[in-house]
Amino acid sequence: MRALHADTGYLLYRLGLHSGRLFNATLEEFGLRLRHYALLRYLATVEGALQRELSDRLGYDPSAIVSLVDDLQELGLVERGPAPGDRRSRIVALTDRGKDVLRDTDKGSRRVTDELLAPLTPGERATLQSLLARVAEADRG
Amino acid sequence: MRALHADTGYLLYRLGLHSGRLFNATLEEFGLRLRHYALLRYLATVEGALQRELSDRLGYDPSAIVSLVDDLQELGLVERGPAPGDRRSRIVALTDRGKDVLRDTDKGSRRVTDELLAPLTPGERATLQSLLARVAEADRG
DNA sequence: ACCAATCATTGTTGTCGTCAATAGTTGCCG
DNA sequence: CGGCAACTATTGACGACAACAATGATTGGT
Repeated sequence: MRALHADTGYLLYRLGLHSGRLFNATLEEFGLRLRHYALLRYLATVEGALQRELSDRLGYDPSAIVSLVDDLQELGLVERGPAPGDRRSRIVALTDRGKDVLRDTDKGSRRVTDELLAPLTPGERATLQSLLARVAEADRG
Repeated sequence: MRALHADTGYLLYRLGLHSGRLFNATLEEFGLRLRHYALLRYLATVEGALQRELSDRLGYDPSAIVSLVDDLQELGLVERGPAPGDRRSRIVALTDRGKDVLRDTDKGSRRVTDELLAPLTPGERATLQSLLARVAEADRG
């Protein structure tokens, strides 16, 4: 019989769960969950995005984006503005406060990653990062 | 600003989600979900386990184990038997049918993994597998 | 000027995770 | 030996979350 973790895909799933739990634990103190963090983080790379774009890039349902942005707006981390040239769309952008919080949560993020990758040497961590990045890049633009 | 996927822990989380979705899609034809598969797979490594043990090793709540085992028993893939020496416990074991189904789902599992790891060479896949296995081993006995 | 497509939004449904409560059983310790 | 704490499986409740359909406003094409 094959071992429990003989399969890389399954192993990824299990580690992803574990990693998600660790992230959520550190984000809790900011009143955020992982999906909020993912959204903030994406916004930091583009300086303003349509909600539709967020849905596509993050892989969340448009309705999920609505409630996530609602939450973040209520916390003052994000703003909805009009989209130039299309009154259907709204542009979501980080506020200054949002950028600050993102910096703080990034610290927590690094702490979690350090804890998770404790058994690996720095060189191995770099290898892992690079392999995972290539896998991730393959199935999302 | 850091890129979206600069952080290995976060990357693991995202890939884990993706991998989980692929798994669930292939398991659907067997009427199973990933949690059922995880349970079957663990049972294959031990030949009989207390439900409490399943809860500990898989990280699912005891109540979740109950309903998973209910489902699997209804499908005839698993049996509950008495635990020798402790009438509180039940021992869960794979049936022959369960072993067959597990072999079939393992094929699907390999297909998913191949698809997921398509961008990597065989050598890189082995490296990734080994690194992930070490990370996984660190935080579970 | 219509009609299909698009964007944000709401509501619904099923699943999941967590937690509390229960019944039966065990082991310990007085 | 008796009683009490701890443990096993189980049920039930509640909130969080994902996936899906439906709506209203707006756009672009023709």
